[in-house]
Amino acid sequence: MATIYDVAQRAQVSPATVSRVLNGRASVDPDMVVRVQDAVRELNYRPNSVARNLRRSRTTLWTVIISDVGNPFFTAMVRGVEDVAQRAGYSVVLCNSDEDPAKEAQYVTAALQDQMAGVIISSSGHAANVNRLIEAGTPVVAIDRQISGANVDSVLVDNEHGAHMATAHLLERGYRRIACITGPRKVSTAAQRLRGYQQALRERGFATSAALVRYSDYREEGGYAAMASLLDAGDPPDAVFAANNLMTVGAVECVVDRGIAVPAGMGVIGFDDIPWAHLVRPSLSTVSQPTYELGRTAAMLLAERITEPDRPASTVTLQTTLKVRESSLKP
Amino acid sequence: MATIYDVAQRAQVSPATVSRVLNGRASVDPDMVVRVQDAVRELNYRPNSVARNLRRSRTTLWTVIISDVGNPFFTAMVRGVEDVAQRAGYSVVLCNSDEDPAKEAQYVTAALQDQMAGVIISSSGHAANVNRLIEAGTPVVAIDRQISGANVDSVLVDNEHGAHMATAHLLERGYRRIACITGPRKVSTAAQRLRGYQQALRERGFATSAALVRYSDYREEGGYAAMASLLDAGDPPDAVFAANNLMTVGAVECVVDRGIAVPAGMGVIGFDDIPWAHLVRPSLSTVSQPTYELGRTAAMLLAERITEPDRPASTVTLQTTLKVRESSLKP
DNA sequence: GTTGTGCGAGAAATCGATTTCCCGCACCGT
DNA sequence: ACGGTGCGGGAAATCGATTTCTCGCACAAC
Repeated sequence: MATIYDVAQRAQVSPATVSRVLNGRASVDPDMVVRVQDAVRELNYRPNSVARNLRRSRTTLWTVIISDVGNPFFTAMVRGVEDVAQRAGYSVVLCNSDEDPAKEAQYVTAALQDQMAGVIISSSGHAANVNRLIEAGTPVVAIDRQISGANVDSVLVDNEHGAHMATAHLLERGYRRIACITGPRKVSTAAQRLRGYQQALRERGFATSAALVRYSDYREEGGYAAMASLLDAGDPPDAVFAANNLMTVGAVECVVDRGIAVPAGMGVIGFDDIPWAHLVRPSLSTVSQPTYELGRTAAMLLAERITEPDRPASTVTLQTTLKVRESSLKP
Repeated sequence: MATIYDVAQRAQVSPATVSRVLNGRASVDPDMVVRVQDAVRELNYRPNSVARNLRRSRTTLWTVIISDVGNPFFTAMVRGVEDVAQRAGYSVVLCNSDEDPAKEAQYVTAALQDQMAGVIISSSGHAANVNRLIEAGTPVVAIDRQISGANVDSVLVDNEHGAHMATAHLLERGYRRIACITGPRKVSTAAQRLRGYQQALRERGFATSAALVRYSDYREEGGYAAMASLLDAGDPPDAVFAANNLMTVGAVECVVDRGIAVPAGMGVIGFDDIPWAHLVRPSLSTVSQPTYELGRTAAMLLAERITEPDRPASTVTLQTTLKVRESSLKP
């Protein structure tokens, strides 16, 4: 691989001038510009970005920390991030935390060592990791999940409102004993969606009961197990609100396995879509999130923060949409 | 951020010794080792990996180039890659080529400039990109798609055999006019799956006809359009084999929109699963691929090639499984 | 006792770009 | 004509680690 010195030699100029030409920083004799450009072309020269990064002490990489690449919610989000990143000249390093704060901490350490230009994180709950980044001056954006105790740009959806809509919808359709399968206790979205569910019940004069709530893990198997536990308890529910897409699928599988009809015997509604929700029978009612937009917005926020590190942190909240399909329509 | 010089100063040794201690390269006085370790802890020192990478002229990053993060096939694969990469101390940079050779070339250029430790690529067809990497000495593994004209480690599935099984199965179930929706002409998997389909027909004495073949784009919309085109042509098929998961979904949607019953009016089988294939009604018959394993294998191959750059290229072919569900069962 | 051998550790070179610093030349004003 | 100003461009410092080179000391062998 040719270096900047090779180019300089061939163009009969100094390396400094080659650098100036390539970065268009200062005015250079047009004659030399041509000589340099010719030499670059002839040698097929590409600057070594590692060396550049060292000197500039920043890279053109973003770290995106999510909990599960297998979840289409996150991949749609990542696609949004990527599209913006690429246009702005950044590449994206994808990291799976599996909801494990230790793994998350590892990736944060790596981001620091590697001098990542920025981090977009869907945090598993601990503010400490994010604060390390902020202290080191690394631009950060929280996506999907709020981080209490950290002053950071955030892109969220209105989880309470979405959960409220879903629960209210089930009540309106005549379901009376509505359960909620929510996510891990430490995760902000789990708490918010649970709260939206509880508020909807209370507002309409229904009691909330811990017996109808399960904390699970945002995974398909977790949803299945939580549903099974609800069905096995005395006085089972007649409908369920599951706080994410994979748990909804798990819950439905469990219900089907038990031979209970959806939506007649059990109403089901989930937070966040699954792909091909309309092909599933019965088709799944969901609270739909603007996933791609979530990623795009976070990426734009990050790009802005990189160029203007000192502006105050802002929070963008996007809205959800209720998608009523068959699984929540009590006959 | 503390540097190696700060550590050296505090431990009263030279930077060279600090480096030796941290990398365990040579024997160092145990006394000094302790002093260095203490200093590292006290200063919370983390080596700057950009500087290290420059000196060593290699990084700990892998580039994974796929055509679509939105496709669960690729994300499952990526998960396999990631799990191995992380264990081996590498991070993964995910790149979407969108089947566009130009975008792919861009990412290859970036991989070269950034001195990526290795590349795993599901190529959109042109060998030129891969050859640039090989010439530069960057370890490469081709995944999912073969690259003719490049001598490179590859992890593939037996596409012909899978397509053959699918087609033979449709014939056995009594379908007689079987169409094939395959992928882009330049993509190896598209050609191979088409060939498997054709062979199965010929072996059983059926004619193959260009009128029953559509080349599409491996996307949902493409599958829909191709199916529509097949239905609109004179003498429509009574069954269809779609060469990937998303096109299968598109094809089914089209069939449903036209009010044709699956599997009575139209048998459907697809290559590669979609998640929750069993929840879709009718549930989709598929040729199932070991996606996660595909990724794992490619990653292990890459790791091996990095440590042993000179060993001959090997090709691993994994097998597919026929998953018969409802969509291909002619009553 | 002297020369040879080996090893531990510091000084300095190195990776390849960017950026600062400074010099020399041209042009302008007085 | 001479001093001041501006600017283009080269030399060298710089980023922070690794690695080579070299030196000095200790111990062994003859």
